Amino acid sequence: MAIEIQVPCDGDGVCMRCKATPPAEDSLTCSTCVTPWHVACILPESLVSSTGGEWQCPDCSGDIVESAVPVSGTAGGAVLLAAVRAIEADVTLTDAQKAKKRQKLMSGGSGGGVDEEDDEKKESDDEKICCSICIKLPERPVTTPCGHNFCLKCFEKWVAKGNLTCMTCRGKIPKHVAQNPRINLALVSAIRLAKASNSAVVITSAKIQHVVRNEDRPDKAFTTERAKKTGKANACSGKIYVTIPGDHFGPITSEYDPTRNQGVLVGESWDDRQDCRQWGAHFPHVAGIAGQSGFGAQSVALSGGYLDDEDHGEWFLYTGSGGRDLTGNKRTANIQSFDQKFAKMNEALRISCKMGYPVRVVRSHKEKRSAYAPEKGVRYDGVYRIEKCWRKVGIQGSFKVCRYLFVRCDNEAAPWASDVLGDRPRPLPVIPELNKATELFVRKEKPSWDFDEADGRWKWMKSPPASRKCVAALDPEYRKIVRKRGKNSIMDKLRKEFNCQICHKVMSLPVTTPCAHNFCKGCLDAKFAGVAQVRERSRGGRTLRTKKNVMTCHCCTTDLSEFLQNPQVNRELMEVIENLKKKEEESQAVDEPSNDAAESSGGNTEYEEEEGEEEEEEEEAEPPSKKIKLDSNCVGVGN
DNA sequence: ATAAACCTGCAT
DNA sequence: ATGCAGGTTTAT
Repeated sequence: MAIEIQVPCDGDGVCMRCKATPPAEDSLTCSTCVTPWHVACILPESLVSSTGGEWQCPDCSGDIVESAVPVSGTAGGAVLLAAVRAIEADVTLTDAQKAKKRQKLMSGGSGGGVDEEDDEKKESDDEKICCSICIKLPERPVTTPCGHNFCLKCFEKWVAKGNLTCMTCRGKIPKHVAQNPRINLALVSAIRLAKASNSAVVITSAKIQHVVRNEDRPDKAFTTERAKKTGKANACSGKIYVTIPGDHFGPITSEYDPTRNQGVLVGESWDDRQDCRQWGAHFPHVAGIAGQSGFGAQSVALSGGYLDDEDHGEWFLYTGSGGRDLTGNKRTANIQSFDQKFAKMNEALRISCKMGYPVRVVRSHKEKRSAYAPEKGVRYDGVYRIEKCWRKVGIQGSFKVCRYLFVRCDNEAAPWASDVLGDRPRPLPVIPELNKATELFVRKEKPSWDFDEADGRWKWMKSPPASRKCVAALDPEYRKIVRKRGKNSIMDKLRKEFNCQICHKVMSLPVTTPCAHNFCKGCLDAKFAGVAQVRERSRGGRTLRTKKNVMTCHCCTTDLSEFLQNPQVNRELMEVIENLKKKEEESQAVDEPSNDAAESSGGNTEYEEEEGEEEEEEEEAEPPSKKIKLDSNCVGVGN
């Protein structure tokens, strides 16, 4: 079996056997495939086939049967074979790259397999991981102990043929691995990420809606050069101070207030709607309702826009939006000009009613007809729930308007109330106009935000809807929070999907165990450092048979002693992780040009464990076929 | 593209 | 005192 495969020079003229670059006089060019060879590295019997100045290389001469596969251009199958060998012999290529080049060659690509450096640059993330059997992204990936990844199906086919060596590196595949391959779940995530990575990253950065970065905005209302002429009238909003996303429901608590660490308290007031917006109580600059149809409404403003509104402080009747001509200013008379429907913002309010979400309420001094309105400016009055909604004909015309009954449900007392305590659940007021109402809607399900008798306070009884937006307040202060608890950040994905279960950091040099768990190589080495493969036992004076030490996987009961003799880094997985880290760093650099420079240098994979609260128990995906003891008390997980 | 419970200076 | 103009953001 010790036949030496003869190899030619590569595309740079370097002999692939001795790695020297032979001068022209020491090289021979094959008359058939025009490949140069290093004379000193050609076996004498191969040199003999030289006939009258015409020399054929070992691949083209003699007993090699011409391949039936036609290759683009003039060369025949021998060239193909030589090219394949050249690819195989190229130590600068990864296995994936080799496979890719092979594939390209076979499918009649650009010919000579060696001079395709340009290919590497083009190689994008989704091609980093590939099953070297089918040369595609692995479907249900399994990882061999030698650190190579295959489709489960391809792997099974491979071992079914009796192969017990790795298709890529010829490393040994232990019998139990061959019989019992495991899906590598981290790699599944990696593949999903790789598939989505380009677009996903674009989406994340595109979500930063502000043209001017928040930290560049002035503390007071920001004005463009042109808008400065008219001052605040034409001002766009200033810096956003709170770290809530635009669709945050409920009170703004201190954790969202990095500048003051107190949150937005009931009774806080601002000069105008722009200032109010800067503190997140009510984001829209103009509109009365903040919300998204199909999601819910987060806040409303009472500004006296609709004559139908009726304010009783702890409860009020609100009118939906639409149907009025708002051109010009508020002094312009504008009456209802068409029917309102439960659509857009009005539908958003109806969803908040249905779900029992808390809706923040701000009152403006412009609400002249209310005893509860502030004298000046805009004031945050706490959260209310919408208990019912309906439609009726508006009092100022013959058009229908949407109507909402808001009832206060805040843990802080209202600004006008002399109570110290916040609201208690109260009976709903009697609404005379309800007998003229159509399309009455009353919440049937349990409200998401409700009074907890045991606790004596209002709180989320169901988890609040997850935000679909990102936060405007992207200042450095905030980014630290995002980095720690962000739901969509690349880093979050890294931490969640590629966490080493031993050190709880993003894996470096990941190795995949035969049970398909992934750890840092260092962590695994350290865990079993000093644990000998075998243990000497002695009783009395005599030594007993040595006993094999069981080295159990950190995550399951699989014995890793055999694997640990030579654990191999899963390079493809590593590349995905490294790539994500790089992207994360890039996005940091874009957001924050200089600040982070020092921080990122020291390998920024330290992500302390969270404060436990979240769904941290990423269920460990135990290999199903491993005998799991089904204790009666470890069955029900249902969530 | 446009509506939306804004805001202010300026022209009349 | 009143009307207008126009910049502004978010959702659709």
